[in-house]
Amino acid sequence: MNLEQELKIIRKAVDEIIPQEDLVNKLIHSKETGKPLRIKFGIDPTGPDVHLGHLVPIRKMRDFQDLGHTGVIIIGDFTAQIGDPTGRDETRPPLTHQQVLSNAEKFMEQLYTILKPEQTEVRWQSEWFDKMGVKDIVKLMGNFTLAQFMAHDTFRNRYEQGLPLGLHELIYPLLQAYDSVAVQSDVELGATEQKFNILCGRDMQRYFGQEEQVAILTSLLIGLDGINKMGKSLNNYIAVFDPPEEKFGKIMSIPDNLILNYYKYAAWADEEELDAIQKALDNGTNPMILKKQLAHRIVAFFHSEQAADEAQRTFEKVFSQRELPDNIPEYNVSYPVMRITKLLTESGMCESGSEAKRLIQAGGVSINGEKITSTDMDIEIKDGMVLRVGKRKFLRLRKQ
RNA sequence: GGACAGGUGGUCGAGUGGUUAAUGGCACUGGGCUGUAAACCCAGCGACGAAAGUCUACGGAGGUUCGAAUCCUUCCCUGUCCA
Repeated sequence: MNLEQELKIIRKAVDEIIPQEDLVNKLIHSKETGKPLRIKFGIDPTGPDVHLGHLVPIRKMRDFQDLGHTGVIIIGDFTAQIGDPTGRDETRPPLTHQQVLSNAEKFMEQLYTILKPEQTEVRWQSEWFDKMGVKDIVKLMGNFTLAQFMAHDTFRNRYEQGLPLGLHELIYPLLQAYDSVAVQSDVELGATEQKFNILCGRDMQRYFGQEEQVAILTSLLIGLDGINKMGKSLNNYIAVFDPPEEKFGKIMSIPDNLILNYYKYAAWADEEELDAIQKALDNGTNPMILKKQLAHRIVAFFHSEQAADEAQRTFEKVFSQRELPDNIPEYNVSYPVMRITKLLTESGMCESGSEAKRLIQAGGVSINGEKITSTDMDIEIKDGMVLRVGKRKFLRLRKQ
């Protein structure tokens, strides 16, 4: 493969490459010496869930692996254990080493749905930071100035708006920057919001006499709400661990104007495909059809063709034809007669009795297709009864 | 260290002694219409209870009062300005 072709792959679905020349030089050098480039990406193991937003840069890492380079995943166990108290009201409790370990393990398992394990190097931040003392940290800090940080939007905005800005937050970019030194990174991947941190990495490497890494910034994947970036805190994400039906449904619920965006960043469609989709949209094709194809494709990627077919069938059954899905979870009821509110809470369909009541009053609860109209109804349990809450929660009751 | 301004439910933001579980917006949930899209309409939005009702909540802890998110004391936290 020639350089042009490689660059085409690398540039696909990428927002910005800083600086372009360095990348070209590194690629040429790597070709000449036969030494693979080291492609860094840092993860924050605060929780075990990986969502599609995380996978945008990971996918890029895979592209590099396909070109023979090495992916270096940095697990931010050091920073995770300090605990980031950014949310003012509740200080996030620092994670224990054990938690970080188990999170990281689950995380990697999910990343390997995309990455090639034999070309992936997993490194822990604590490998180098545990050895460092205050002296070393202060030294790192001395390489940067306040003005540099205030030039950064996030910091400046918060400062200007009179919002609290913890000093430790200023140190995080430095730690991330030093990671690049520690693993001798050639390229660091990240979402556009990581621009500052990744560029700090370049400065840091320069101070340590290393060749500077190239920043490759991928676009943020917009969440299901169509407004904010996909993220855990807003609960607008599609997780790798979501079951096929769930993924399918979530994709169907994205706003129409996100279709192209998802094809590009969540389904990794190439230029030609994107053009075709754009054309279809312009021609007035029902966006629903394109969304179904998108959903099918994404589910097939993570599970299988077959799972995608099934998810689609379930979707059409439940939402288009308003019938029951094929697979309904079952629940063993231990009493012959139960009050409806009790049944809803005991079975886990509702969080609290109040919620159950609300849903009933709103007309969102039915048994075998019959709406429950009263909150104090006693239900005589019959084996195989189907309890439905809202549009998408079903439960088949089993009598013991 | 000093002066000042603040801390209210997922969020923003009213409320400054008594129908205040706390106006309103956003978010969210359910229903209607649909394509689990958008827009729109209706309803809900602390917990327990079949209900009456009870409990818990306005940064933390005390206090005044028949009664406090509202007044007082103290502590914690945030911001602004001065040094």
